[in-house]
Amino acid sequence: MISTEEQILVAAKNVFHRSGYAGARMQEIADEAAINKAMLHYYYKNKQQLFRAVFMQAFGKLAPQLNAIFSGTEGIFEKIRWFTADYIDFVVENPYLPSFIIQELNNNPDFAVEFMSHDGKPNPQPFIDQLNKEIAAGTIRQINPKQVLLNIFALSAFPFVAPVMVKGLLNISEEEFEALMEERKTLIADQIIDSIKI
Amino acid sequence: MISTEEQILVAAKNVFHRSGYAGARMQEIADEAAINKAMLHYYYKNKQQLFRAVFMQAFGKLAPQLNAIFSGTEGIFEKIRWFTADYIDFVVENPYLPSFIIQELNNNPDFAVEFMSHDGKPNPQPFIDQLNKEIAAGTIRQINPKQVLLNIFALSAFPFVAPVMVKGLLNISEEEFEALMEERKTLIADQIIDSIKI
DNA sequence: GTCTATAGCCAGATAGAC
DNA sequence: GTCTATCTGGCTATAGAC
Repeated sequence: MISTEEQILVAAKNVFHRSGYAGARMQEIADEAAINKAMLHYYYKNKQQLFRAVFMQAFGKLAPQLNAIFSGTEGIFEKIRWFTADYIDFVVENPYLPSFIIQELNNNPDFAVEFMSHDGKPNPQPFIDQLNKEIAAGTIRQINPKQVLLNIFALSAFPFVAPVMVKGLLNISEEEFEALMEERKTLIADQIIDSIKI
Repeated sequence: MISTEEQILVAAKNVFHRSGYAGARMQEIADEAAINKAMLHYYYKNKQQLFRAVFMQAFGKLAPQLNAIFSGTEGIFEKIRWFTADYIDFVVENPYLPSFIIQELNNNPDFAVEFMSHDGKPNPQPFIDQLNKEIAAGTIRQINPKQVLLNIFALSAFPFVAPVMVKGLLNISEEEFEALMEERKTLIADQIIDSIKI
């Protein structure tokens, strides 16, 4: 059996992920949780608090994925292969998550600031240091580490941030999209490694 | 002198781009246009119509950019260099545009369908055919053309779709971000070409 | 065409019974 | 803890004077 509080959080997650903060309706969340509106306010003071809980939970799931690439003792190439495959696996399971987080960060500047100073904020410095060390040692090409990092995120995340756009432009079905993502799990890493190896 | 109707469209563009459809307030648009709410309804029947005008104008500006890479008689490499540089120049001038379009496509499935069947819808087939021809001729590697296309979009668009996230994660200022984008105008093309050339 | 004033509705939030 | 009923405020939209 699942508690009412959890029911609400699950329902709120679904609705907020689908419609964003501004588009979400408390009634819709109540319906999805099969309770009434009053209960939402019993467990969470107001819409903002409920949203905060959902957002922080979403970000809390994503942060470890990001940190996996930033920290850790593996070699660069290994790390890249590991991250890209894991990240795609993860977002296939949580398809609304990337677009939700990015949308709300863009729309709520105040919220973004709070999020950026959060404890669990991923710190890319170790990964950048690692890249710089390899560059200095001459084991990889002289490419701006921040560009490499940005490329990794862009190639991994973009299809999940803009799924409707991607499916529409490439003129593909949901099934073809999934097959494409499966193929990307190795393809992306190959390309990034190709772009930095000597 | 600029007409009231245009004033409204400019103001609506700014507000919708900032806050999205659900988050935008008619009052805010009126304020930004330095008129009153009644005028909005005089020129555009309701919020949806006003939004449609803004969205179609936005998409109408982006579509030619996309078509530039799809059609045209240039060689593959030349086309890629040309597109990536042009696209980044374009979105630097229209920073809210990519995230706006993608957000609304994600949030309004009905709207997405209408947009996908629009006349001006970009058709990637010529570009895919071109890639397939080169692959058959053995002049580029055997890579799924749709993945190549997706990579081009991902690398070009992602930083502008998720600017807050990118600046936060890379821990960079607006100025550093702009410098990074300037560098990307050639860097992205190099990487994509590297990934397909023999 | 442009304004003020207001209608009408809908969403978030609360009161209070059980 | 859970519900029904209701309040309150804010937002879209309109009426009507000028």
